[in-house]
Amino acid sequence: MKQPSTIKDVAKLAQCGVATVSRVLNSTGPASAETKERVLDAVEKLKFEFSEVGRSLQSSTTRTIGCVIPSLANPVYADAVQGVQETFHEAGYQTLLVCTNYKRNVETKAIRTLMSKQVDGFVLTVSDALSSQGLRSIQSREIPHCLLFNRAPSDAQSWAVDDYSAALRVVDEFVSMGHIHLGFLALKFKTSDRARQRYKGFIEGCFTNKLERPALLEIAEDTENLDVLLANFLKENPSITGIFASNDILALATIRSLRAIQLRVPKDVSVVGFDGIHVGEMVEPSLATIATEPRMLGQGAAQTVLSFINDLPLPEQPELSLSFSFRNGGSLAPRIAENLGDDDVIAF
Amino acid sequence: MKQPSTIKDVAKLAQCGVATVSRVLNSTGPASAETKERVLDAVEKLKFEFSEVGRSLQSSTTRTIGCVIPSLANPVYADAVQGVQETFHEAGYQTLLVCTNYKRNVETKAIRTLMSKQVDGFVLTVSDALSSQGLRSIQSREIPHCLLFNRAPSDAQSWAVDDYSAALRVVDEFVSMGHIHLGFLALKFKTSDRARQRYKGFIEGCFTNKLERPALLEIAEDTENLDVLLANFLKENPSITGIFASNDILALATIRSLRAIQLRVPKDVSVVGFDGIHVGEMVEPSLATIATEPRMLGQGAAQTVLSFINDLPLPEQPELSLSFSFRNGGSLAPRIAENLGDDDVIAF
DNA sequence: CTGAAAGCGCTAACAG
DNA sequence: CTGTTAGCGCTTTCAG
Repeated sequence: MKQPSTIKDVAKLAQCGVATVSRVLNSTGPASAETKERVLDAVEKLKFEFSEVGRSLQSSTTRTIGCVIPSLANPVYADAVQGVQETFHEAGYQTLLVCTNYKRNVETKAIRTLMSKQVDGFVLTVSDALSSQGLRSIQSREIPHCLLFNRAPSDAQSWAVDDYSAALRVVDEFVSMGHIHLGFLALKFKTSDRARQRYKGFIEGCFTNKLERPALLEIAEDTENLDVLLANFLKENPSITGIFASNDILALATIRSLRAIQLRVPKDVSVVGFDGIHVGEMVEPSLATIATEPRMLGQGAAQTVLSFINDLPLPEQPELSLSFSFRNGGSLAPRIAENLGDDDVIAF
Repeated sequence: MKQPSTIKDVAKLAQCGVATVSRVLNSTGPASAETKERVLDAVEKLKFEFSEVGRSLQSSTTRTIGCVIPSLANPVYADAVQGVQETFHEAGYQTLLVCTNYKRNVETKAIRTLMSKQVDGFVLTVSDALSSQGLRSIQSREIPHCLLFNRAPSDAQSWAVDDYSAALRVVDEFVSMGHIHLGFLALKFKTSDRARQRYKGFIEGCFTNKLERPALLEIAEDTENLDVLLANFLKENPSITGIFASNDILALATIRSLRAIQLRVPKDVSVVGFDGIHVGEMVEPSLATIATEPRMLGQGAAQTVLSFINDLPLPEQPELSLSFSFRNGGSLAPRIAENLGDDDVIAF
């Protein structure tokens, strides 16, 4: 690996001091036409480029942003990162990306590492905004940052979806379809404060609508046998006719598992997801879900961080109530009252 | 933004020289128990962490890798990046990510920037490996690198799919279903050497099978009116019964557009994609496609770069012929000979 | 207009 | 065992 040339090499070749080279190249001071000429020539010959490392050391700024998210396997985050990355790129910042795979210790360590790399700011989706050690250390160092998807714990900025209200909305949709016994499916709550909010809203919605408390099925990130788990879950809660999954990926997996155990969607069980990933519109039946705009959120979070860095007014955020919309789909259908005594007559 | 404490601060507090601090913290030299104690205490008190910038300057190594890919909107790349990121992360390297959105100038500039940030290596998917200026400058600086998806231009390493052979295979599948007039759909070729290889293989396959030369429809990255373009394309080539799209996203879009113009898939037109993204298995009809393993390719490319860096033997690559498999799906069906004189009788 | 020199945070060589 | 110092590449005074 060849050593790139340094400002010294240029100075030597151009027969001048390093300060002059710096001045010329940065147009940060005077220089006679001839000197300029010689410097530029030398730069050309040596294919010189400034080392950002040297610069960073002296300016204590890196033009690099740390971006921490759970995973790129979920298109929600992939889209969001796309937005984050492109916004920073346009502003001349590079993005250092870490996927935590929903592991808190990875999250904490990654943030430490990024801080020691002196990133100028952070955009992050943490497992739990209230308890994130990483987030706390960012805050104590007062590094510009913005949460993404996590609702802010008062002191921080964030671009996020109103998970709670969205979940209320989901209940309403179920109710309007005649469902009265619902289930909630999520990854183990410790991995995501969003899922927890959605559950909270869901419970509250059920309560308001005088439904029974929704049954809860929590699964691990690496669950393979969702079929079995779902079968048991439905055996224990036989009256459930609607399942709310805390994200679309889970919802899609649920639909497949339901089919695997001979249940029809939406005839036997309706399913509603969360996120509004594109795929949901292409499957059959299409997925009823809460539609969100991850890319836009990513751009917003990035803009917020840029504003902090440049000491500008923070960008306008769309109202929280507009952070989601309900997207109807074939996976949600009217409940068939097969458990009300008239039995299967209506169902078939 | 608070200034983090430096090794000097620690030295002062611990009443010793900076070298001692360095030695203790890096276990890179002797130190009496007491000194160690004092240093560790000071570190604790100041919450000291090494600045990687200072380290990088002195070691001319950054433990940072540049990763350049077209876009995260395509799950193929998202998955691949996930693999790249996780592999490097496990090895203690961070990943600097740039999405080019298929723009060559962005690609070139991004690579320059990453080089000036002194990344220790590169994993990249370039628009065209043979002509990429960025790739050339990486090579001339002899920075460890590995291509991803691009086939290597002899001198470079790469983890990629055998696009050409895969396309041959697609022709075979079409032929076995009785199709004799095919079309090829791709983004403008200048954006991707992979698409070009697929087209080449497709033409060759058609030739070998004594089919007519496939008709070509090239579209822009930002095409909105695929419906119209497809309608015209099929009007100009009315005998086409099978379309090979150069990637799954395009294939899915094609299917939707086909429906929009009242054509049934696969009854009127069969469609085959490329990549094997997960979604393809969930849509209806499921997408016939070339299945690949982007995550694994990403991991492989990352391992290759790590091997270069650590001067280890390069990792084994699976045989090129195993780089893909054909995945059957409902979007590919036997051709109905409606143009052979018996007209629509058979078709309905 | 230009160059010498200090200093950003760190490591490694060299004295003590 | 420990401290001093030079130097990594750059910018920025400060003299000339």
